Order: sequence, then C-alpha cells, then structure tokens
Amino acid sequence: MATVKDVARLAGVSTATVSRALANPEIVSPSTREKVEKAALDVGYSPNGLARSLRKSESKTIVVVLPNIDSTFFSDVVHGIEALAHKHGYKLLIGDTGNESSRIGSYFELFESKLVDGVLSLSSDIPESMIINAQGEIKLPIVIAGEYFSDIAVPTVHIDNNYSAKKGVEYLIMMGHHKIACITGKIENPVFNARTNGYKETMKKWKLPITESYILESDLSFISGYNLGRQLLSLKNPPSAIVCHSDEAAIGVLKIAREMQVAVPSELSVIGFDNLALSEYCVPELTTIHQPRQLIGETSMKLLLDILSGKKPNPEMTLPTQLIVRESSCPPPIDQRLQVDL
Amino acid sequence: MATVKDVARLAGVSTATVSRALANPEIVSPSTREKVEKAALDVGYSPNGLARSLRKSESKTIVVVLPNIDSTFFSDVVHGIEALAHKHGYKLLIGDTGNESSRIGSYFELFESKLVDGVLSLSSDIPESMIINAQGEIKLPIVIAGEYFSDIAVPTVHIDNNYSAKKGVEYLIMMGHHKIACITGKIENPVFNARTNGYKETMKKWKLPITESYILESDLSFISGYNLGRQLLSLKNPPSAIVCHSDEAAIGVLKIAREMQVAVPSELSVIGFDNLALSEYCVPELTTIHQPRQLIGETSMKLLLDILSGKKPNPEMTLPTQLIVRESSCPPPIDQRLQVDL
DNA sequence: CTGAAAGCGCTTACAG
DNA sequence: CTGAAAGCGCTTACAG
Repeated sequence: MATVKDVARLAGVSTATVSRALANPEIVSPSTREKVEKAALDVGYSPNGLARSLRKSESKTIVVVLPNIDSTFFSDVVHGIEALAHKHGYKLLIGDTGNESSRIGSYFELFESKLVDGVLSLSSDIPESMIINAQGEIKLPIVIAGEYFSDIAVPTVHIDNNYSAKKGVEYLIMMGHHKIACITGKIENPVFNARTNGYKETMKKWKLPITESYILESDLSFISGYNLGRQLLSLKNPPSAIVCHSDEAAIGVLKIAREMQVAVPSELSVIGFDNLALSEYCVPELTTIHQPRQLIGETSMKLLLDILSGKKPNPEMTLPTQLIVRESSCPPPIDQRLQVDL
Repeated sequence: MATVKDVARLAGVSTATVSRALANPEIVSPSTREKVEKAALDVGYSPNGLARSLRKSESKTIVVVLPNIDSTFFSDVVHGIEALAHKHGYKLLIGDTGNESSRIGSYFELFESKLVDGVLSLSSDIPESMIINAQGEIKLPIVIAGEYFSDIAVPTVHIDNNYSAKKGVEYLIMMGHHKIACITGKIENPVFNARTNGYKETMKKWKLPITESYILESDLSFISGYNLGRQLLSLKNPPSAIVCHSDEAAIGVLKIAREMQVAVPSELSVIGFDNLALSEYCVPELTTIHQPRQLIGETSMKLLLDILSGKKPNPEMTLPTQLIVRESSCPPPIDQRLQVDL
C-alpha cells in the first residue's frame, strides 16, 4: 500500500506537505496542491486511518451498546443513531451484549483502548463503576438511551416510562376495566421497573387492588406473551384487560386469546407498547403506546456529538409518547364494568 | 493514560518485556511476569489498540455491509455474525447503506484505510470494481451473504433462491392454483431476480400463463404488500394465490384481504418468505419459506474467518430452506381449480 | 507556504 | 529470558 512517503517522493515535496495538501488544501499553494493530488491518485494512496487516529488521539468511532440487535425496537434506534453518526463522519461499532450484562464491560473498555471516542448505551443497567471514577466524575463520553438513576447526572435520553405506562392503564380504567393484568420485562431493568410502578400507582390511585398473580415478568417476546397470556386467562378470576410492555408480547397474548376463544376486544382488551410497524398489521390491530424510536437514536447521538465537541450537553431529555388507540381495546363486558366516580 | 513506558518504569524492565509479559506470559520468567502484571495494575494500564493495530497491521475488526438495519431479516443475520465474531475477538462495524448503493463504497474503503480486516456484505448488488482489481483478482478479504454472479469465484453464502421460490409456487399448483401472482423485491437485486425467475420457470413448466399484471416489484414492506395486494385483488381477474418474497409483504396482503373481505385461505392463498417469528403470530398464521438467518450469518463469518487466517475457503455455500405450511394456504375454490395431470 | 524532526504507543526481529 | 532499537504511517508544533 502506498503511504504519504510514496506520494511525497512522486510529488517532490515533504510528507508534511502531502499531509497538509490532503487535509487542508487551502493552506498550501495551488501548484503544490495539484502536484500532490495527482501523485496521490497515481500511486493509489489511501490514508492509514489507524496511524491518523493514533496521532490525533481520536478514532471517529463510537460503540453502540445494545442488549439485543434482534429486537426491532433496538434496530430502529440504531438506525436513528447511524443516520446522524454517518453525517458527522463517525463510524459505529456494534456492542451487542446478547442480554448478558457481563459483556457490557468489554465494550466500555474500547474507550480506554482508544478504539472508540465514546459510548452510546441502549442498555440502562450499567454498573456505576463503569461510568464514574473514584472522584465521582463521569470518566468517558457517554449517553444513555433509557432510564438511569444515579447521583451523577449522566446524560440520558428517554421517554417518561412511568407516565406512559400510566396513560395506558388509565385509559382502560376510564372505560370501566378494573381487572387489569400487566406483562412486563425484567424488573431489575429500570425501564420496566418504571413502567410497572406506573401500573401500580395508577391502580392504587383508583383504589383498585394490586393482585400479584396479575403482574408477570418476562423477556417480552412473542412466545412469552403467548405463554403468560395463557397463564392469565386460565386464572379462576381472569383479567378483562392486559397491558403488555412490548408489542411482541401483546401479539403473543392476541394469539393465545384466539386459541382459547376469548374474543378481543369484547371479552379481553390488550394494549402493547412501542408501536412497532407490525402492531398495525396484526388482528385485531393493536392499541399501543407509541415510542419515537428513531428520534431516540438521533437525539442520543446528537447529545454524544455535543459532548465529543466539548459542549455541555443537556443532562436529560425526555421525548414524548402517545397512546394509539386501535382495535384491541374497548370497555369490558357490562357485568365486569367498574363504575368510576369522576 | 498509562502506557507501556509507565509500566516498564514501575516494574523496572524494558517496554519490550512489558509487551511480552502481557501478550505471551509464558515466554518471560515467572518473577518478571509477576512484577509486570502488578505494575500494569498499579498504573491502571490499558493497551492502546490503535498503536497495536498499526504495528501489527490488523484491526481485528470487520465491517458488515447491510442494506437496512431496520429489517428483522438482516438483524437476525447480524446476530449470527456477531456471535461468532465475538468469540474470535473480532469487532463489528456497522455498514448500513440505507438502501442506497452509493454508500457501499465508503465501507469498502475502510479496508484500504486499515480500519477493518475484511468485509462481510449482506448487500449483493456490489459493483465488481470494488471487489476485483485490474488483474481480475479479489482484492480484499470478503464474503457475500446472498447471490453474486461473477466470473470470479467470490466466496458466497446463500440459499437457493430460485429453487426456494419454485417450491412455494409448485406447492400452490399442486393444490390446483393457476392464477398465482407474485410480489417481489427490486428486480435488479440478484436475490429477487432469482426468486422471480423461479416463479416464472415454474409457471412455464406447468404450462401456466405468465401475466405481467401478476408480477409486482416493491420494497417488500408491510405497506407495499398492503397496497400491491389491493391492486391485485382489484384486478378484473384477481389471483387465487399470491406468493410474496417477504413475510412483511405477505402480512400486508393479509390485511388488505381482510379489509376487502376476501377470505384467506378459502378465497385467497398467501405465501410469505423468510419465516420471521411474527409469521407464526399473524392471522391466519402464514405459510412461508424458512430461511436459516442466523446460520447464514454464522456461516458467512466462518468463511471470512477462514480467509483471514489464510485458509482457502469454500467458494460457495448453499444453505437449506424449507416450506412451512401454516394456515394461509389451501386449494382454491372448486370452480377455480386446475386439473393437473401428474 | 514549506521542510526537518519529533512523537503518538505499540511490537518484534536482532543480539546477547 | 531480556534490552536497545527500529519502525508501523501519520500529523503538527517549530523554524524558516
């Protein structure tokens, strides 16, 4: 491979001039610029990015830590990140943890290794020690997309998970539901913890009982929704509504309901979360909470870009969600309806 | 940041010894090894990956070029790649082209820049000039997951798209269908070209007419399936079956059929392609062609790993597909049935 | 506007 | 088993 040296020799200038002519054409004379450009072309020069990064101490790369690249949710967010990153000349390294938090550490280490300039984490269950040094300061450029609770203001982009979850439950209660079950994610994940609290707080607010057998943890996949849906519908006192903290789980519930001949929505209301494209294509179409996935990605990347360029970023950005009412929800059967005093 | 120099000073050895003690512990004396390890810990040493890569001329990174990270199909393949790459110490750079082939070039250039050791392309419409040099040789470690037609044997991992498409059409014909439409992808993409040929060849083989208005190009999204499905069902002579070259498009067809009150499968059979998880969760459950997505990813990565380690790889690997019969297909109404002489 | 020189941090023949 | 030295390919103060 050709190097600056080869170009310099052919153009009859120093390597310093080659470097300048290629990086800052305006600071060399037009005639040398031309000579260098021609020589670079002739020898088929292409700069060694490793050497450049080593010298400049910047890799122009960031790592996206994500729990699971399979998930439509995350790939949409990554798409948003990618769009903005590319525009600013940043490359993206995949930091898939396969849902094992043990692998998170190795991706954070890429920063110490100078292989990435920063971390954009879509995982929110990160040990504090990875982010904060002994003096209690943030030790690397990082933005977290998701909930993160800490004494230190780590820049975070998220939706209001608590409030969004409440909206769904409240909507059901307004229609007269009171036997409302909840299929959520791993409760140690701050995102699902917040949503589950939203569910509980709303039930409490309306003086509705919180039944343990109505609150189910899962991985929020199709199959989990399917299995836990069966579990709920087999209860001697089954719910009249199920809120799911993912669209996939909700669609799993839709399927088992059909198999068990429980009519949705007339006998059972089902609500999802995310508003994935497919939520509009299932039967019945899914009522769900819309999350601006691509915007979450873009906004996180924008924040990280700010940090990287030395600006003080907003420490926290909350993006709006929206309840999308479609066909999978309606008031419960008359005999199960709750009279709410407004 | 601490460097080898700092460790060397503290341990009282040379930088060469530090490097050896850390990379090949067995070639230094136990006592020095211990000193170095302790010193490294004390100063908080972490090796500079850029310097190492520059020196060793390998980045331990490969770029995954993919048309569209949003797509469930591709993210499953990437998942397979990731699993194996991680095991062998390789990092993955995202090369999302956002369906614009113009962006492919910049990802291939990462190899010249020494930023990646090879390319794993999930895009198959790559200009030959990016792969082959003036002497007609492959100029970089590359594996293509998908169809690639060339005089040069570029290592390729794929399914038999032509044959797989045929299986679906033949299955419909066996049941008596003859008015079979086809919603495919961009025909300039070799993958969809092969599938469409499979469709046409099967029709021809059974002496069935190939109707231009029955063959529709699209981006294979939900919405395209929905729109093109309407177009087909509005024809004065509508098809009794539609084969779609993605599950999403098939699910779009399912939706418009429902809205137009065309019963699936009794009045219309629908077949998808890919066997995404959701194909089992739609209504009716989708008959489709299974593709081993994760295996495609793993196999491609394995091939690339072989190339990277100097082995001659299999130039081409064809992975099996499978027709999965579910609820969305059945024989056509009696009056539309074709009598096939076997 | 240009060149000589230093240096980013590592690894590896070479010599002992 | 260990050290001195070179070098990967670039960029950038410094001096002119």
